[in-house]
Amino acid sequence: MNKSTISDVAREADVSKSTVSRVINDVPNVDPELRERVLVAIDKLDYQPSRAARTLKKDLKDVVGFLVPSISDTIFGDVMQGAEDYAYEKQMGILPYSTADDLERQQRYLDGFLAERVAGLVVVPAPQTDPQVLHTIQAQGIPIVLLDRKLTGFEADYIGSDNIQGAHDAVTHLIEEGYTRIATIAGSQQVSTGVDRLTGYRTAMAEHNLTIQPDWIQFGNFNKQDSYQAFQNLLQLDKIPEAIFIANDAMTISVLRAVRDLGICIPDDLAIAGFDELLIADLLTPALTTIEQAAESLGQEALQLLFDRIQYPNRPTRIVQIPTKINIRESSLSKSS
Amino acid sequence: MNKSTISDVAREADVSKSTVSRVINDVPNVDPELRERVLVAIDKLDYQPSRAARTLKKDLKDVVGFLVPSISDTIFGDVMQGAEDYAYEKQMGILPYSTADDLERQQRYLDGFLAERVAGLVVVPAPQTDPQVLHTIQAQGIPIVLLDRKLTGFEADYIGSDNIQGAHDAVTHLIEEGYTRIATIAGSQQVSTGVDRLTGYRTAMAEHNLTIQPDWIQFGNFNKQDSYQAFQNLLQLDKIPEAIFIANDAMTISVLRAVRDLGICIPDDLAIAGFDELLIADLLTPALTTIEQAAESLGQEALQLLFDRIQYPNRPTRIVQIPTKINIRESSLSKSS
DNA sequence: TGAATTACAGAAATCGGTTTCTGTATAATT
DNA sequence: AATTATACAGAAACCGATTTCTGTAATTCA
Repeated sequence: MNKSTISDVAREADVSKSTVSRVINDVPNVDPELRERVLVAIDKLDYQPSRAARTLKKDLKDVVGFLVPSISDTIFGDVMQGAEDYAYEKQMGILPYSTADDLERQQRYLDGFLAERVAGLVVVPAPQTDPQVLHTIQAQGIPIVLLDRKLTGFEADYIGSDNIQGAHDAVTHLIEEGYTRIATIAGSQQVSTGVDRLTGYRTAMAEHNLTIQPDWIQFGNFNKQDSYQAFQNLLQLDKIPEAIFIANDAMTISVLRAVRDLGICIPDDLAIAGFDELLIADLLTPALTTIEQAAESLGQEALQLLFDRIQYPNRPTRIVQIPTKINIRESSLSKSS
Repeated sequence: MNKSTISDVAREADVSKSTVSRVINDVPNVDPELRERVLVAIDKLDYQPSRAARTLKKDLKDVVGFLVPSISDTIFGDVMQGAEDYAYEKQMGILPYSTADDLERQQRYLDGFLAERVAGLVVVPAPQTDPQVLHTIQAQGIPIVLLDRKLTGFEADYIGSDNIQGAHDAVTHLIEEGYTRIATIAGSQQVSTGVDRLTGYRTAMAEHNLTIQPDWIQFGNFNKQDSYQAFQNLLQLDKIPEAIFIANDAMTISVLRAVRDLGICIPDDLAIAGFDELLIADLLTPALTTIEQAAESLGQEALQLLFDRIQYPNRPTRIVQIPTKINIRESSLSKSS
């Protein structure tokens, strides 16, 4: 059976298309009897107006694009859930997709958004994203909110966790527990989160007059493989660090596996604090100290920023940083305690 | 700046709309010189054809809806990621949304899909879903594939894990480890997964001639709160069970927290096997025995089933059950070992 | 009671594309 | 050289809605 159109309904109710349209859109001044006939016909035919046709005529853009690296990632899954819930509540449409941090894939979805005539975009830009690409979209009057990752050379609203502060908190905590030889497994320096978390580590160390050995900074690039190697590098140092700050969850997991396999004792042999809360971080032995992001809020507030921007296109750009929360658990406590 | 249309491009290139359309759609027999002029104009104006207009005329439905309970849930996040990756690869559009197991929300998204004229749907039906609702959609020629949860009274392709077998495997394993007083924290009986996993528990017990005490079956309804209570109920029994099979990850986490707080020793005081793999199940002490679902495959194969159905609408319905994998770890080993 | 509003329904134009139809210039055929 | 076939571009119709315009009947006002 074929999908029925407004003409089918009109025929069935023996009225004109115009009348059907008026009924659907709650336009006043429609004879109650005709209205009733139309409603019956709609019900009978299971009629649902075509969004394509309506969009075309009304030139409405009631939908926004939402682009994150991965849906299945703990953090971004939560972010997207927060965004979708908010969109649902606000009766706005949202088109959620993932780039897998692949430029080509990102481009295809961006083009799709343009073809869809979205009212705006929330984007976690993939590494190496050309600011010009986003700028072109912006220039067409489509507002963009950057999420999680800043993009130098691109002026736009931004929302993300306060990564510098988060990393700073973690490292400061380690220092306060009495550790001084503190290393870090840093994230990719191609994205701002990687840079900022490393900055947080550096400033915390500097504030306490602790010199950082160059070897203490190893790059795990936010993935398990590189993180494994980074950790091995740390273990091979003449003097093994007393503590490590690890810049995201995936890398932390990689390190914890190595720790288990090598029988390293946490925190006595090595203290650990990781960025990103893990679902059962509290159930590990020892429980893991983490920096927790307000992921769902990030998603929600990203949409808020975007809706605001759509409404007031000329308002000055805003940079919103949401504080992180430190969950202090056994993995980072001092040997004495 | 306003979005440019095909007419703008036509004017800019000094050709007709028809010619522009031909260039866009790679229709042969277009003068190379004109084609070039059109391409230049498209580039200059940042033209992107409107999907709404194209869809309207071509009556194409190149997009499918995908409805799961939650994006942020570990399992469904993976499922959706698998689906999106596959859709991207096949150049199909996918509209992924979450119902939060709420009937009203589910209905709104379903209506949206109809308005969008999707080519098909993959749905994890919310509890209490009226089969009639889905049937009406089917009757309009829109194929539906059920994912994860079967729906009695609704004939459609289905893909899910083999929940009976998975639960059966877990319980059989516990039995083989020498446990006989085996309880279960079952999921909600309003969804087929809850029913099937309980069935798997029952059959495994029966096959080994073990009688199930009625009190051994407690309902955690797939959520943490109920699971907590269910576990308390088990602990209050005159004779505490030796082992528990827990029907999903959320409930398992709840139990593990209680176990930690009460200082119960796993597996000596109580052996545990849980349905659903946790990201760091192997890092727990003791490591947790789990039944792992091939979540990404579920998402991918759901789309495959759907695409197949779209192509061959009259093929007999298929029920696909993907085997689960048991990850045997310390939490379920026998005391002796 | 006749003129001016008002209420309402249908006809027709429109949104931005695609596609069929039509027409003209060029190439191929005899 | 005359005829037919081919290549290609533009005009016009169309998809399914919305909205403006038009027309008629009912109502209000003078």
